[in-house]
Amino acid sequence: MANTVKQVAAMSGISVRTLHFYDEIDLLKPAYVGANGYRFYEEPQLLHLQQILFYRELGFELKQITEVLEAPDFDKVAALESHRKVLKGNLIRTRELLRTVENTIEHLKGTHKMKTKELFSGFNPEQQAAHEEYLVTRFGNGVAKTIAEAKGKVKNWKQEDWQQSGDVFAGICQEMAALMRERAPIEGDDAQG
Amino acid sequence: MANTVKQVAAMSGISVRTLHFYDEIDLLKPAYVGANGYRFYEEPQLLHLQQILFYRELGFELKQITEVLEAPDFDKVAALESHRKVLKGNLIRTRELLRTVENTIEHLKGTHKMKTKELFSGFNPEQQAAHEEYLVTRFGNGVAKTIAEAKGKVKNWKQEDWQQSGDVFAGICQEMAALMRERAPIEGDDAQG
DNA sequence: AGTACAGTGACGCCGCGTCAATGTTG
DNA sequence: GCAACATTGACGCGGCGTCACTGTAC
Repeated sequence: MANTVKQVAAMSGISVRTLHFYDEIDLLKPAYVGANGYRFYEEPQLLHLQQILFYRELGFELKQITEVLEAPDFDKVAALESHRKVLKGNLIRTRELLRTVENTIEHLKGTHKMKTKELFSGFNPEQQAAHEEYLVTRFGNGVAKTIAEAKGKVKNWKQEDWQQSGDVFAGICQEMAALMRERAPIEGDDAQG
Repeated sequence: MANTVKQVAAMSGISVRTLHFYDEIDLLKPAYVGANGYRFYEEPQLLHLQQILFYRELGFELKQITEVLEAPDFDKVAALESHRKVLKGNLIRTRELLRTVENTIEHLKGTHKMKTKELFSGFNPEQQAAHEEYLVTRFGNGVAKTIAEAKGKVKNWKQEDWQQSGDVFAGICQEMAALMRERAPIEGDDAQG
């Protein structure tokens, strides 16, 4: 073990600069620092990094990730199981997007006319609720706040009267986070976690 | 028709600011501008916006999106079909990520030990090739250049000897773009484009 | 004694968010 | 005349990339 920055970078696919940066903002500290000032990472840090990358992919801001992962009673397995559900949600949404694409193709071919609204179908913000609940019940109001902030932006357009149309593109990266879906089990995947 | 900024924002889920910005950088121009300076968008612009949002979700930089959509012989249907394949690739990758998550859970439970490398499995950069080809053969070397630039970063670590391990997280947003996969037909989808 | 690695600044870019000040429509 | 809409600046931030310079390991 005792991986250097370059090794970790190679393993994980992030840059050395990013490791520096994550150290700087206290998101991922090395296991220890040598007398020469070199950073060294052990397996716990790699696991930590994996968590970070998952959350990052889901669109969380680094500050939020820090808070979540710093929470004292953070249960890694539980978090991963939450990830799993999110990923399943992604599967669903991607399928939906696929349908939108295919519909649009038909639309352009003239085969099947779409309402212009439907052009932006395939993204549903409501799905965020479940994962939020997980975070809040797990980490209390501290996290609830930051989530509320993030939600604030979304709420802006939610108040629009078009909400009855029920779907929208929405700032995509945030949407990735918004994907949080736990509800329906998905075509034979084990959903008893 | 003749939608105002606010209407388009509401429909598409992006902000008015973003519409201003997209106008400014010549990514999405209004159909026309009123004598009062107001922007007005018609259906072609909405379709254009949809294209933009697709590419954006795939992690393309706005500059690249501009180039692609500005190409004179741009075939929207072909592009959408490319999108479709990309989305199918996403399905695959997400499934792989799911496995990584599940393996990690087992790993933490002690049931099944992983190699540390495997912690970061589920992201495969090679898949970019196919969609790149599509873009290049479609738009020529101009695009090829910008793609080459983007690839440059990736190549750095690709030269590492760990490449045999075959997978890595890699800068995620870029990865989203890197998802480009066209090769194997995927569970019964028509892949004869 | 070269080169491949490590470090720390510091600046800059992208994609907007967020004021602020101002004009227009109904 | 007052909301609610539109406009154009201008600044700022997050998440790093990219120098530039320096130190260390082998």
